[in-house]
Amino acid sequence: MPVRMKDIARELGISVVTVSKVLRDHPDIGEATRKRVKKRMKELNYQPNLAARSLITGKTWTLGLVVPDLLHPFFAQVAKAISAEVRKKGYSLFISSSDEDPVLEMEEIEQLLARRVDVMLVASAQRSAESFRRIEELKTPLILIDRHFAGLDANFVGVNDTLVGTLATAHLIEQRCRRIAHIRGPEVSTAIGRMEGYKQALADHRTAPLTGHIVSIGTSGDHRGERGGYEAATKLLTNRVRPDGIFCFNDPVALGAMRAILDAGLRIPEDVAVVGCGNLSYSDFLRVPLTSVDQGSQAIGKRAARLAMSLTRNKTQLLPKCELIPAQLVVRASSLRIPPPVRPK
Amino acid sequence: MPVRMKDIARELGISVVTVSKVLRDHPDIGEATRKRVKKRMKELNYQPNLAARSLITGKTWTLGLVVPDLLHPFFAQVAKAISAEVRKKGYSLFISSSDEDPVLEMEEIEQLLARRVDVMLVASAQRSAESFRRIEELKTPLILIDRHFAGLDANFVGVNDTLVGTLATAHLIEQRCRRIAHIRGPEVSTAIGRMEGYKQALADHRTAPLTGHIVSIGTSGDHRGERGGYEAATKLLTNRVRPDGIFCFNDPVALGAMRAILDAGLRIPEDVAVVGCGNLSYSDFLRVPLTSVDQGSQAIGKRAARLAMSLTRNKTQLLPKCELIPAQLVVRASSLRIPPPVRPK
DNA sequence: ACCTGTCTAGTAATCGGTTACTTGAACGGT
DNA sequence: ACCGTTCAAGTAACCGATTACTAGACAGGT
Repeated sequence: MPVRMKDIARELGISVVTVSKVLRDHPDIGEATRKRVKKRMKELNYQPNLAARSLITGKTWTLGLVVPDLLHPFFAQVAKAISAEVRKKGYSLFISSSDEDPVLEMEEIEQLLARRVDVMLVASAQRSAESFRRIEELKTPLILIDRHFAGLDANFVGVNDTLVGTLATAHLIEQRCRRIAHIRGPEVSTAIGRMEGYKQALADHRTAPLTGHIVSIGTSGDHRGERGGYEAATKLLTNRVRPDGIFCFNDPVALGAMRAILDAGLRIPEDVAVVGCGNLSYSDFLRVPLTSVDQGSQAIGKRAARLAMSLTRNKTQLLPKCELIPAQLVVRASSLRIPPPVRPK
Repeated sequence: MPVRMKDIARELGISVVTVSKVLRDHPDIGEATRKRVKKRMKELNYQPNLAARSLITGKTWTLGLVVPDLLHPFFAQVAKAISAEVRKKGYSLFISSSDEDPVLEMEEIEQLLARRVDVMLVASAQRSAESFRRIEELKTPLILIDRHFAGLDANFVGVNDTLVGTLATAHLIEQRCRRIAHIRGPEVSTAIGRMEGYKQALADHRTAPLTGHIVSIGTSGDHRGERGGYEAATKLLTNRVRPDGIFCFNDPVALGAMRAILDAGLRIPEDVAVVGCGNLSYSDFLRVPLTSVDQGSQAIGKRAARLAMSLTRNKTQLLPKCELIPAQLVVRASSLRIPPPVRPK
């Protein structure tokens, strides 16, 4: 039904090749012909059939993105940023959500691979790197986002999670918290890194986590951590030694934790200070605005997109690239126990 | 680089056609051959080149979704639901965000059209239906989501917005609010419908909006309404006759409004009751849990997905289908001024 | 033996473009 | 008049599948 090169060629009494060359601004076409063809293309609103083109060029101008949960604002932001960045260059983006399920994730990846996406971008829910061997086999460039794997030497865009953990924990220490607990996430690099950072910050101040002060959110999955955070915090609060500060794996978890703290009749930050991670946009509109480590989700998306597009050019894959986005602590009421020093004007 | 039919055929000493037939479970292939081919396909993890296939079949097994803002939980939920639903049947989904910009939206649609998506799904930021003529021309099936257009006779999946407005407003009336204001959204069908519903509910109770009691959020866009809601509510509160109930266009707007109310030193719901729309997942974790009209975003996604897939089958487009998802009021603290009646056991 | 029908498998054309190579005309220098 | 260039356009093969049609083998009925 749509217009084809053949149609334009016949109308103008020239060959398809000529039309094709005009389309791609090939040099050896006369000015007059070029103009005629371009004019007609505009009029007919001609759009080349990308399936046909990619069949022969081997390039689909298509990217695949798999995230654990599109409803999680962090991943939504990353997805949006990638999409916006690549759109300008004519790429389109397949997006799908794996629901934190490694099996579903692999199925999605297989399907996108079958579509011959130029690059696969994955924020993976896998526990091991094994499943990525398939992608390597097909020589499809792979970019890991947010979460990486010890054994796998792939491209990566994200933050330094250990630093995130230290940043948050050091801040709580500064705020005179003395019994800092941590609600950790699932067994993925981000959760592990942030916990390491947390421990390290404590160690730097010659302390260590108290027993029972590290709890994990369950894998209820459904509410990207709110419920898990609530339950974890509730458990923490019944601890013999009640924490006076909690560093939460991410913002949704922190939301749940704050709710639990308030429900227990305690004050934030006076009784318990809370720090989250992600700096999700709604942070300003909570009962108590949440202090959070900003992971630069937008920057992650942008950089990942650029990296992806560069990978489609350089067929000769250079060394895997690791792009670390600087993380920043954004202090809000949930952790502010000491008034900030008054700056002299 | 990936395996092709040709490779399998050569290895097994048969023709490509035979392989092709096995792949699609065509009847006229002998049991022995079928087994041999299937076995080899498994071993090599053969995946047909979908570009080649769609070139000849005309079907891409690909859907395009354009939403105004992927970061808005409502659209994220819809997108996720669509993606999950179509994945099972082998479809993949292009998702992109138009940033509420009609021009960007059209560009996105053009690009997806060039990719020959089987169906276009759009939650449109257009002001008029004009731009959809192009889609009609190409005979690509179109499904409007959430927002529709008066003049355009297209498929639609969403809620009855007038009903949404009535539902919310009637509830506020029941809660003994007497000066109910409305913060309305931009010039799209949803905002208009909800406002109509609001007016109608008031009319049903022999009242009408007071002067200055309908204000619109600006088009700051950036924060999907929180800021706009804050500013709108602030304006409302300085009104000569202060409202004692506000029905907000959506939940983000309601969040901003609640913040403004609290900042003004007023209580929710005692001084001002608030109702939002969307029933977004974080509603439970706010300072004051937000009453909201649930639009069934998940159901919308699911139904839209099914409709889309059915459209790819029936080439003979039936009449445009309009699927209305029932909306439900979810009452929470932000509007509960009268204790619910005690149910006799 | 002959015709007909059923099973299997193969041949050739096609989808809508791209690419490497060829053709032909015009031009300028010698 | 001859040859090498340059410019503009065209030819044919190809990308990886699908589809309509054909062909050979074998069986059964007469």
